[in-house]
Amino acid sequence: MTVRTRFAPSPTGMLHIGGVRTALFSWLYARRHQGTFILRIEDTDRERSTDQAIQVILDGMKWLGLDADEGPFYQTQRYPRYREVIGQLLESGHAYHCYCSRADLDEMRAAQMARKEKPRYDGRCRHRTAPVEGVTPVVRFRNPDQGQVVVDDIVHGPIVFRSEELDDLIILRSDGNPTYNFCVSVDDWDMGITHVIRGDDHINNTPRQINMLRAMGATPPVYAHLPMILGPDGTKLSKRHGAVSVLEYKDAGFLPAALLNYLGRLGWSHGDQELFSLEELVQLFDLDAVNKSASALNPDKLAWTNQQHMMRLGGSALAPLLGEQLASRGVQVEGIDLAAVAEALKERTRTLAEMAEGSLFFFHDPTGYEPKAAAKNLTAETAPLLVAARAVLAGLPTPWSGAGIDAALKALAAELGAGLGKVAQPLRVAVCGSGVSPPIDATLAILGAETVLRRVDRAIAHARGS
RNA sequence: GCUCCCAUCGUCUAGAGGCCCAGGACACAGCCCUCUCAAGGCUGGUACGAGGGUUCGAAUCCCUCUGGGAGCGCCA
Repeated sequence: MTVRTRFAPSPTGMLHIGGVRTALFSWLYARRHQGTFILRIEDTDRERSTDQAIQVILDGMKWLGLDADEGPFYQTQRYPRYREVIGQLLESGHAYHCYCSRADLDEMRAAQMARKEKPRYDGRCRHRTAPVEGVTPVVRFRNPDQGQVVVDDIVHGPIVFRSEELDDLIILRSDGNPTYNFCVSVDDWDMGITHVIRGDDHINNTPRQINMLRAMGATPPVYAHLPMILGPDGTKLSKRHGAVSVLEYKDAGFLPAALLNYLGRLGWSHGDQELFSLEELVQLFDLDAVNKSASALNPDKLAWTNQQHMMRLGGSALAPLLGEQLASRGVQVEGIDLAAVAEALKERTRTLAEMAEGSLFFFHDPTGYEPKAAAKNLTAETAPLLVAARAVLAGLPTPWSGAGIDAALKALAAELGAGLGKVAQPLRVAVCGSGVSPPIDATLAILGAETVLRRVDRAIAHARGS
């Protein structure tokens, strides 16, 4: 039997990192077993579903490379099929019309709560034979009232529910729209899903779905319920946490492989290994190594993971991504080798956004000098140093090479009986405006002779004037 | 309230009875390297929720409690 998994988000809110983790595990499991991964949009809630949310799901999955083999399917396009199955269920006696008003139901629930019972439909319309005048009924699924349902969950092991705990849920609203648990069951069946991999907030829905599946004559799939992902403070994910659109992680400069690596390590592990390429994830992932307990997001570790992935990429692979970040900041990058910039910065910044911020001085002359750095490095005392360095640099053949710069500066330092830092730091401030940059040789080489000499001249003037 | 799920460092986790007075990673502190910042290396502190069992032996098995979470809708 070939594995078929699905990711079935409802477009009522933005696809966030928790949803992505669920999608990732389904996708990985399918890929790992040469199976099929299906994308299904559960949009039966017409009130709250939005096109924008659908677009984020599609764009997000595409950005991350979680490609679907089938779909996207939309539940709103499958209504004829749902009605057909409801007809069959009605026919076979597994479903019935219910005429209870919302007021009746509210009253019933209130009474049950008052008696400290679990609120549930009491089945009062189960044996009704005649319709109620002027009332459009809903359709309810007739749940078995004997025995038990065992959910044989891959990550949790067997979970037992007594049938009495389950009531007769509504499967067709009076407005003609079918409901969630029913649609899921029909879809999983029709789409031949073999493994339902989803958040463990669905554990309680599972026995109902199994019962419906059986009533329809289908064999229930295997279930694997994943632990929840919580915000950094250990509470439920919210907008202020990480429940923001996954595309915001793209804008923030995270690499898809890094985000997936980080998310893959939430609730799953492979010994002590922290860093995985996507290929390794596909190769090593398995459901039996999935945890049961919820895990909190750790932004620092995500950033660290991203940096590690950036460091494993070459500057040329990073260059276009850095280019996008710079473009969104309106930075002109002409005349500068972006690959060299990325290479120089990749082990100094944790995200592409940080890389873009840290690279700004490459693209325009400093508009001012960081006061503390200038006070130490652009002074009357260091001015002669800068003059000497300028002279040495001006004598170098163009285009400059990092090795040539390094040798020249070291020679100068030796001549002055000082360490390289003595010359490098004033130069650094002169050229970057601050005391932090990649190694001086690489920095100057990327900037090029013309720019460097111009900036050094300005800095000398500043140093003398201060 | 009822049902279900969960429980190892601050966080992510390793651990499937002796290899664990608990290992790795992020973060933190110190040191080394060093032209700054990083990266890298080394060192350090902090955890088996509690109580009962079972066993020669328990983080690992069982029970109770406690704590956290989810579900109980004509939401998904």
